[in-house]
Parts: sequence; C-alpha cells; structure tokens
Amino acid sequence: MVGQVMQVLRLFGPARPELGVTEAAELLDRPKSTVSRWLAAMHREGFLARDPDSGLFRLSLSLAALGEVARASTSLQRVARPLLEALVDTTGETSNLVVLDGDAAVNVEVVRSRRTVQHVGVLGRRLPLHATAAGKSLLAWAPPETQARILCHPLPRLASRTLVDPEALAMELDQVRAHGYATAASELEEELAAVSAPVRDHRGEVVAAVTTSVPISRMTPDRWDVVIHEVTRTAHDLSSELGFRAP
Amino acid sequence: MVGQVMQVLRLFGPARPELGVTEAAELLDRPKSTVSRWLAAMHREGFLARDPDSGLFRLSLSLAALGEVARASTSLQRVARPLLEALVDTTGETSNLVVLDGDAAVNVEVVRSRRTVQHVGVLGRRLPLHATAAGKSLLAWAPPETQARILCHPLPRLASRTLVDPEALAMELDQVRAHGYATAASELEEELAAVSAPVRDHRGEVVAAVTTSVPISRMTPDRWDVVIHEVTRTAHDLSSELGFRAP
DNA sequence: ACATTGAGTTTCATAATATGAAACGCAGTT
DNA sequence: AACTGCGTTTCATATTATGAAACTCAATGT
Repeated sequence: MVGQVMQVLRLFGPARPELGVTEAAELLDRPKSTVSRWLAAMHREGFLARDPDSGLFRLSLSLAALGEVARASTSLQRVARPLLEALVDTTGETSNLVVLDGDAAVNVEVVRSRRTVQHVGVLGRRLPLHATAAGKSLLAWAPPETQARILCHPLPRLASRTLVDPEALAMELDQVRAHGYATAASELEEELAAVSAPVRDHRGEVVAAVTTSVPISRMTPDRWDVVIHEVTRTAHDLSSELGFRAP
Repeated sequence: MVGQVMQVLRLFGPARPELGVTEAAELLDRPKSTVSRWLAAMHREGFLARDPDSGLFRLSLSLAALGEVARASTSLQRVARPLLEALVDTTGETSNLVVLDGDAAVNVEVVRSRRTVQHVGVLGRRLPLHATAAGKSLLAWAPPETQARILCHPLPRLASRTLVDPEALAMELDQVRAHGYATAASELEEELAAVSAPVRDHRGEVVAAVTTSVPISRMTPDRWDVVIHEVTRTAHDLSSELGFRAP
C-alpha cells in the first residue's frame, strides 16, 4: 500500500498538475474502483487536495510543507546551491542538481541562466535516464539491477539522436564511467545539449548529478570543453563538501 | 495504511529532522516491530532516506521534489508570495502564510523581516491552533467537528497568557469572527505577538491565514493598529486574487 | 421525456496483507 | 560472559485490499 501511495504521487508533475479517477486508473493500469479508493484515501489523509467543483485531485499543501521539511533537513541541496550558482556564473548556462528516483532522474535544484535564451530546468521534473546527460551519469553508477532493468529492452526515441539500442547505451555508460562525466545532444529534445558529472558522498556512493543544460546552438567544440571542465569541477567540489575523499 | 504513512511523515519537522525505529514507535504508541516495518517500507518506496551509518531515517529528497510540484501546482503560494513580501515592507516584520492541517496550523510560506531582531518563522512548522493568532483565525472558520474537537477539553499551557479554558477560547473565537482578525500575545512563546486574518477562496471558504509575527517588545498600542490594518488588508487582497467576492 | 455516455462510488466474495508478541541478530558496555 | 538497547524477522491471527459488477449522478443527444 505504501508503494501505491508513491505510485500515485509520482503521476503528478509540472505537465500534469491535476488528475481525475479515470485518467489515473489508465496511467496506473488499474481498475477504476481501486484507484478511486486510493485517491479518496490519500485525499482523506492529506496527501492530495481535491477541487470540489471539478472533482480533480492535485498534490496537497501539506505535501508542500513536508517537502520543505525534507529540503531543510537534507544537507545535499543546502550545500549544492552556492556551487550551482557559481557554475551558472562560469558557464552562463542553467545548472541543475539531479537525483535518481526509481527509474527516472529528478531535478531537485535548479539555478537558471541569466540569459534570455536559456534551457528552463523545472524543479520536480522527471526525466528518462537514457536520454539525458544526468540520467546517464546516475545510471552509470546505479545498482546493477537498475542498470539491467533499463538495458533489457529497446528505449523510447524522444529526439533525432536518442540512444534507443540498449547495447549502444551500455557502451555509452562505459564511456561515462571511463571519463567521469556524461554528455547528451539532441537526445531528449532536439535543441538541447547537456553535460553532467556524478556527485559522491562520504562513502563514495553516487548520490546525485550536477548538470549544465545549454541550447544546442551555443555548443561549439571549444564550448564543450569549457562546460565539461566546469561541470566536473563543480561535481568534484560538491562531492568534497559531502565528505568524499578520492582514493 | 495510507494514514500510517502520513502519521510517520508528520513526525518529522525542523526540530526533529531524523528518527530511529524505537523513538518513532514511542511517538506513535505502536509496537516496535510494526513501526520497523513501516519505516522500512517507506524507505523502500522513497518517502524516507536512511543514513547507512547511523541507521536513522529522514524525509527523502524525492519527497522534497514532490513538495515542489505541489507548490508549483497550487495557486495559493504563487499568488501569496508578492503580497507577503509587500506586507513585510509595510510592517517591517516577518509575515507567514498558514494553513490548517488536521488539528494544527502549518507555515507554508514565510517571508522574513529584514531586521536583525525578528521572529523567525519556520517553513513546515506545526503550531497549536489555540495558542497562535493564525491558529485562531483558522479555527474560527473551521468545520464544526474540528472546533468541537479542540474545544472539548482543557488546552495545554505554553506561555503565561495561553488560553487553556475551552470556554475562554470559544469566546475568543467569537471575537475573531466578529472582528475578522485574530491576535495573540505571550500565548505560544513569552516574547511573541502576532496578528492574523483569514484568506478566502472563490467559494468563500477560509483556506489559509495571513500572519505577521512580531517580537512583543515592539508592540506598542498604536503599533497593534498598524499591523492589524496591514494584515487584514493583505488577507483581503489575497482573497480577491483567489476569486473571493465579498457579499 | 427517455436513452446514452462518462465520471466517480459502493457492494461483496475472495485474496492479500498487516499486526503484535516473541524470538532473533548485532554492537557496545560492564 | 551477561546485559542492554537498537533494529529485524517469524508466525498465527486479524484486518484490509482487491476487482468485477452494479450503482449514482450530471450532461448530452434524440
């Protein structure tokens, strides 16, 4: 039942701020009666708010409050924020902190570029692991069962250069592990390029990824080098703050 | 089971960022074995993070991300922020947006005073309804069963002027409803004064309270008038933004 | 007025899961 | 070695969840 609560919560996002019973049931591939009861129980307990006119559900303000408690009690974002801001200063582009959540990458901190033309990172947005630099960064060091689950079937194409062949992705992950960073270009969206590097904690576990996302028109060859250098340096600095010591 | 998830989540707060099995079991008045399983399930499903060294649980970053989605999809805080900031400008004091969550008032938005001596509002903090201006504001228009539940027994004393007699509180709530705002002084904390007014949505339902909290040393008689005027005006403006139309 | 559609809710027999007490495992202390 | 305290696992029993089908209600079309 705990799993079902989280399954429902994860249906909501910036693109889908509210939901009805029928749509939720389709998304979850569950009978309408079951999902109706789930949503009702979650509304009753305060996870969801319900518009009395439309009957649609949305995440509740109580959940927002709990989220703030979570942020305040977690050292990762508090420590990351100034480093991400510095990264925006040096690259001129939007920087993100991304974590692995199930089989998706989730933006948990976003510092936006000051340029009028920028990639707009969205807090809370869930991104496919195979088509994003951050996703590859996280997947490269994810538990073997997570990697196996992603690599056991062809992957959805999202843009012209999405890696859809599991073998190609596996080789890409080998490159990520060898270089210590990941890149993506026209894989999630046609005009989006990104560089990402893993963040390690005091045990050496990869717990997040630092990413810079760039409109692809600005990514000249020498620009790639600058961004890669700055992202990997930021990830390294953040790792140090979290107690990571290189061997 | 949904209820249990929320019960556990609500144990965490700024004063209690992490918890072990035994302490959680005591707080919940449940057998250790049950709570151990709850926490393990919630960790597995992503609600809680667990420090591998200490074994203690804390709210997860996934929950923080969900909280951000909740905030972004809710019109209340997006609309309230600029008005709360203006309120800080006019009063010089910390302003808060507070919602009713079960039998407690919860800070869901805080804009801090720029003075070095200020009341420090804490996001996510849960406050007793009977001892806070915001709590009284929310309680005065809460469903009858909520009011009955709070007013059916003596209330805990927290400071020298806490209202502990249910009848006295009921009369105070009548005053709140008559004046359209609530005040509190030395009721939650000895040196804390506050003014609060209800926020209504398009249906006329009270959905939140706007509050200004002030170190009591700054609350001279004419100061009360200024703060009351600004708080009620802000609550009224926010209500209008939410579609409220006075009869 | 009646029938249809579609959203969400409720009922009921059955299946699945949760529960608390007790035992267990482990690390630290005496 | 024994004890303490934390967290986990086992097991008999209790409790709750589930899916299919029926139901309710509002809106729409004939």
